[in-house]
Amino acid sequence: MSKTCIRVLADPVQIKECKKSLKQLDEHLELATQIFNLSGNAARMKILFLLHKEGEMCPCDFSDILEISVGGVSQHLRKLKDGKLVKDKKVGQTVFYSLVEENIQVIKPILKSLFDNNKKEPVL
Amino acid sequence: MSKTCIRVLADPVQIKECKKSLKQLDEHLELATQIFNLSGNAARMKILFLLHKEGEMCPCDFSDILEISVGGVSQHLRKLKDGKLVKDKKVGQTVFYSLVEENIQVIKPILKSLFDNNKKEPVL
DNA sequence: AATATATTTTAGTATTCTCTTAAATACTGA
DNA sequence: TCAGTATTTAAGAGAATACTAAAATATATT
Repeated sequence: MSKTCIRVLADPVQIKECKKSLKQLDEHLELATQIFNLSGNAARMKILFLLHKEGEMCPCDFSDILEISVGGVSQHLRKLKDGKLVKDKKVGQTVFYSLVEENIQVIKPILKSLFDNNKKEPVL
Repeated sequence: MSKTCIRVLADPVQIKECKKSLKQLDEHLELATQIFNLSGNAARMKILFLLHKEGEMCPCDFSDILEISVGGVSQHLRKLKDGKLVKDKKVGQTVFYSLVEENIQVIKPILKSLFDNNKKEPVL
């Protein structure tokens, strides 16, 4: 950073107040950012949508549908799992992933609207 | 990609159905992903929150509050503007940024809840 | 016109992401 | 136990990110 850039007409009280707010909300902001960050990727967004639509799916299915390697899918799923947006359940040798409903509240409305939108247009 | 990995027990109809859904929703998915992607960054999330809280602010204010260089702030603001999440208004030599309400519906609830949360805890 | 202020743009760098391939792990069934 | 299937992990490459510092642009003030 080169120079302190307090604008001549800036309100120092406002600046200080804003800094305080951010500090106060730090954890909340970080969590929200993390969830958006996880959703802000084409492959992961599709995974989340498909899980909303289908209930549960396994890495191999995603690989077929999204047309990326199974390894790649697995890495996305791990991120989503680390972020607690999805959970997994092993059945035999296949692993079924599903949404953690409590933790996707923030993006649920979009998944829902996409889903409804999807149903509305039958596209022969 | 190494091999086609259709799971032995996979439902080919489901796979095909899912592919079709994704293709059908392509633009919508892309847009949602883009908005989440823009919001999924700490600096930009804070900018959006501050704009929600304060109405309008200029790059220099953000630079002070977020403690990143003015150039850096300007680049974030450009991204947000390209994504139509914010708009700007020049007054003299300072540029005021504000939210484009119609286009932040998706993240509005979180901004609101952060804001309320913020007010609720006076912190001494 | 000259200087100062606010912002944007550019160039460069370091880090993070996302993907692939290949190896490792785990379960199944002959 | 051995071969086959599903998944994860690791290594590596290329692209995208996010930052800084400095140059360029634009407006304001004297």
